[in-house]
Amino acid sequence: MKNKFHITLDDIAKRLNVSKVTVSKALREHPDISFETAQKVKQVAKELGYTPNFMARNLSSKSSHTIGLVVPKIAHYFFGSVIESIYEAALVNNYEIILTVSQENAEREEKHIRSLLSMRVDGLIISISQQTKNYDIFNTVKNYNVPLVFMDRVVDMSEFSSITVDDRGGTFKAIEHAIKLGYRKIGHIAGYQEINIGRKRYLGFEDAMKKYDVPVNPEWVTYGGFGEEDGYKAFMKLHSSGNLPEFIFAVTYPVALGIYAAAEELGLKIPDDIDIMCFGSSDINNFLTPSLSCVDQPTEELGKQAVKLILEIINNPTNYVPKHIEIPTGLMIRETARVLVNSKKKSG
Amino acid sequence: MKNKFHITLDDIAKRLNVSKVTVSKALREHPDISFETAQKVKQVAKELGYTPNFMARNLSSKSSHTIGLVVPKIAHYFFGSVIESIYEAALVNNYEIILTVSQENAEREEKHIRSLLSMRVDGLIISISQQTKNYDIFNTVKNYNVPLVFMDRVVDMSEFSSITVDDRGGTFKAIEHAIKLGYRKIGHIAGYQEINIGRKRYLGFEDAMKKYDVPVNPEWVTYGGFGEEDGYKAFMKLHSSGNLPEFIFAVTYPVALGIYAAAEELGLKIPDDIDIMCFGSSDINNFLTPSLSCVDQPTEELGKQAVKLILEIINNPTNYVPKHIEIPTGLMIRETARVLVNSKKKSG
DNA sequence: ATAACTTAAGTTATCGGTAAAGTTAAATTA
DNA sequence: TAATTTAACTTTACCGATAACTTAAGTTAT
Repeated sequence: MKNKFHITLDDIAKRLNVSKVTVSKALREHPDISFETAQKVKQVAKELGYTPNFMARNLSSKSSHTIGLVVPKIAHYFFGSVIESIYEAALVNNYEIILTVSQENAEREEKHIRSLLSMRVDGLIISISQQTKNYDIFNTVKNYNVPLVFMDRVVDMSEFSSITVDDRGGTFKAIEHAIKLGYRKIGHIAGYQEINIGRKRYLGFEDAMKKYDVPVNPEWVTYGGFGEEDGYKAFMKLHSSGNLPEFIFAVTYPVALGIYAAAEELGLKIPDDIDIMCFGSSDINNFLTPSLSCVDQPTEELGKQAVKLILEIINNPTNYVPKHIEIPTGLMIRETARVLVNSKKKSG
Repeated sequence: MKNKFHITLDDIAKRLNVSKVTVSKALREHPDISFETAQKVKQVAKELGYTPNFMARNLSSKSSHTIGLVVPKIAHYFFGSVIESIYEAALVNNYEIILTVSQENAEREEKHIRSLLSMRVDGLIISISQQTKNYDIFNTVKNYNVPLVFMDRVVDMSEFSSITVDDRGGTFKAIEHAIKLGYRKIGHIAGYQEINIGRKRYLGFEDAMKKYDVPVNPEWVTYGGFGEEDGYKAFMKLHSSGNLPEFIFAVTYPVALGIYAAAEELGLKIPDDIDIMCFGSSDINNFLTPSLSCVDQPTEELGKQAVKLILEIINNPTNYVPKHIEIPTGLMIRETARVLVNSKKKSG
């Protein structure tokens, strides 16, 4: 701002013939200041429409009361919802959020983190991009001694706290459910194994298959990104091989949508020709036909807990022991994965 | 941050036995500094991992290179998508975005605006909440001489620039389309008339009805919020009156979804029992059954133009004439509003 | 009565940058 | 050869707050 429109402490001080420090103290309810003076100061501050200069305050107090947030996407139900809940929790705790978006791009992610460091955020909440493989930047954050909490998409560095959902256990439940329905030809459109959610969900899949002695057919397992286009491509490829499973577990909700799109295009009926479940849901799931059964992802809880965790570290930075919180997940059975629908193939 | 982990200009200066101003100038490619010195400075800055202190830089330069953004919601396709495009445009122009969310709450909106002013943002992009009726805060912004651009949900103050889509014209086209299909019993689940998008869309509805001499039945017009629950309630109420129109235009996509939910619950088939169109779309529309025909809302364009507009003002604040840009909209006809489907009622 | 505290301020220093105004030695020009 | 310009820095001031001292007057304790 190159204008002189903003009121400063000095402006108030001059009006009252006191020093600006007195004004500063008065506004912060500092015991140094008498009740009457404080009243007068507040009165004038209000009259003049004083708003403290965030930059100046933070520069001098060395704390910004701000949390930096780095997420891969915004325009997706999962992240939109988590972000909203983080904003909410921050507001309640009188913290500001600075949100940045990596667009699933590791370079951009790093740039944003540096930028947030330069803003001297009090802490960082990060959900890594699907590309992130190099963890140097997180060591940098650590060297700067800035509290960092990973959320949902985490990095395997025990020195940082993390908040996740029970990816492995949730997926296990889903696959177990499919097996109990009677499915044996089970595929998994999985995520990148470098990213925890990809890896853990795959492991949950494997766990269940092992437990019930259902062999994993590598042809029915694909690895890729977490977006709709990834699901679309993966299913198309699966289909072109001429050998489809009967049930597919998709690593994310968008991936499942991609499968819906591909199936539609191929004239395959869900769940009759191919049954499906996925990890996570969306507000519009009720409008999907058939509505998708899934592992429930408690998004508000994730956001709330992430803020709680980061504040814990901020408020007690010295003797803090990293925590790794996992929120339990359950199944939400809707119109897919209700019954063994394509048994006709076997019997016919 | 109460730590001494951050490298400052002084740290670099001491290493090289130069003054910190030399370092500052060198890093900013100031012509005062010789090539060799500049090289050395940059080298050391890199070695030490110097990141400029955003607060200090902005305090002294009096410009934050930051744009404040205030939106009603995040976890909705329209806003999520616009926000993403704003972040993108800002990144390209080397600006930071500070995003705040009003949650459709006017008080919170005002609080956020004040907070952004205190951060000395270079400009504001605002999409007002559905509750906002008092415009004092915008006058405050004006008094502070901070550039402000309204986006999509605007306020009728000609001194501020705005970027909107052609709400009235778009709605006109949709209603015209319905009329040409043969519909005469046309309803409109409208938005709050205090908000431009509610008002303009209603006017577009009226325009078309007048032009084609179709009477507006006030029973079939309801006014409310822009969310799913609003659409749900409005349709339920309409239905309980026992007098349904054959075609409904919903003021937003979420409102249309609410109608879908209500119709499902009531056992009404879309488009057979009740046909429907709405303003705006969503990424998941393809998965909706039936997919919804709508007035297309160019979200990326909205975001891009909003950033362009605010930068124009920021870069030429003195002799700036407010602009009111309206992006034209077209129809996207999908599975609803394709044919006059419920004519059976008339003929039977 | 006087040292020792309180109370309610005021002064000065500082945060980490940038802007503006010196400084100095070498290069250019008159 | 003196005067002027320029290149390359350095010094000082300042942005608008807060933190850490200092001070003057009034109280309390001894």
